[in-house]
Amino acid sequence: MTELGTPSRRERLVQAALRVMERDGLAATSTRAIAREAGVSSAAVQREFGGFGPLASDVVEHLVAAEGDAALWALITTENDVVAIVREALRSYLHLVQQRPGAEQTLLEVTLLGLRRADLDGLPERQYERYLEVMRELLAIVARRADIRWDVEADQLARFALALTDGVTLAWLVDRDDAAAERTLELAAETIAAHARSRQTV
Amino acid sequence: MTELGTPSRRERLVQAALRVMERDGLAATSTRAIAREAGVSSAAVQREFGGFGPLASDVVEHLVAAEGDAALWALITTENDVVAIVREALRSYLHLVQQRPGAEQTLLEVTLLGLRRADLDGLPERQYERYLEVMRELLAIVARRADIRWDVEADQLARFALALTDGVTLAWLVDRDDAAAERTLELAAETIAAHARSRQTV
DNA sequence: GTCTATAGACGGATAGAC
DNA sequence: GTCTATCCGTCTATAGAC
Repeated sequence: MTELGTPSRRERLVQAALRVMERDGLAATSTRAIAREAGVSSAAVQREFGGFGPLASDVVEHLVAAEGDAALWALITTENDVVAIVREALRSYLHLVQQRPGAEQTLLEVTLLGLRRADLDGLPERQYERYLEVMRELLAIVARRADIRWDVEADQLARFALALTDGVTLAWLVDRDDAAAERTLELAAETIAAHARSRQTV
Repeated sequence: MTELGTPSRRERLVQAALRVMERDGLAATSTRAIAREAGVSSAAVQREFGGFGPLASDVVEHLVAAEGDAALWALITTENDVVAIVREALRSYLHLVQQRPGAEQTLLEVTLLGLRRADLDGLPERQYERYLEVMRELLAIVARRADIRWDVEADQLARFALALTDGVTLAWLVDRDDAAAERTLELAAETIAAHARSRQTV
């Protein structure tokens, strides 16, 4: 989680970078723009991070961690029915996207850019592995709370759920159709919940 | 479909742009790079398209049309079982991604950039509407061939399928895990097929 | 350590010769 | 119409003053 107290200079630069990326997009985010946003010289950014790649890495780690936290917090619900829990988790993820569309779009932009640029190598892979980790954890929590087990491998269901959330995110970023996104996630929740089996049976 | 015969100068520039985007990514695709690839001066590109935006639009229209064609062709199968038809369609889409990863990544890059840049305004929306159109058409063809109807609205199922293919594409571009992508699409096929109902019953 | 200044490369776009 | 040459902006990165 984010520490309180006076943020370090490095943290302030990461926050500034994040604001620029959310607002203007990754393509328009230069070390100069970040320096302007943070109110320091571009040389200071160079000195602190040594290049754009390491800075972007830090921003992504920050965003992915925040997203994972948000997803886990979303599971604090009073529901006990499998489909209700999953539905609520997916809806609260959509809520996050709707509240910070720029952040979600930035994560997608970084993924795609990281696949092209050698100096961001490994970043998309780490990002994606972390997403899957969070998904597997979420599914495990749901299973525990609803006292069920999943009838497919956890990793497979996690990948399925991740593909759906990524796809819905992309669609919503394009058309901003709240109702359509909710309907898709409702279908997703029903599908995932259909793979729940009572824990006692075999 | 692509016309045969000597391609026009405009078509040759679009093809050159496509090659650069696939190979180097959208972020590294400049009008100068396209001009180099096509063997003309950068002024010629300016004259032909009047800027980067219109050129990118043409490239996307071309790619999306090709993708729609490929998806529809994929439905020429001997299968009659719903889940088998859907599985085969999804697999042949994955095959397309695997054969031309740069092209699929370019489409995603254009979508995200189009959401940020005013001179590409409307491009992601048109792109996405076309995807949905193709998906609805595919679902209708499956329903006709297997002699079934869908128990949810066609648009909703199309959005669900599109979210899944987008999500799987993104995942595969990152981890290149063929087996995992196939397993996810198998789950997707089963889910979609589960919404088939016999045409006679109500 | 922090700044200003600048090097060096690349980008979009245009002017003007042919 | 097509080219070369060029304007002017932006970028990353660094040199050197303080």
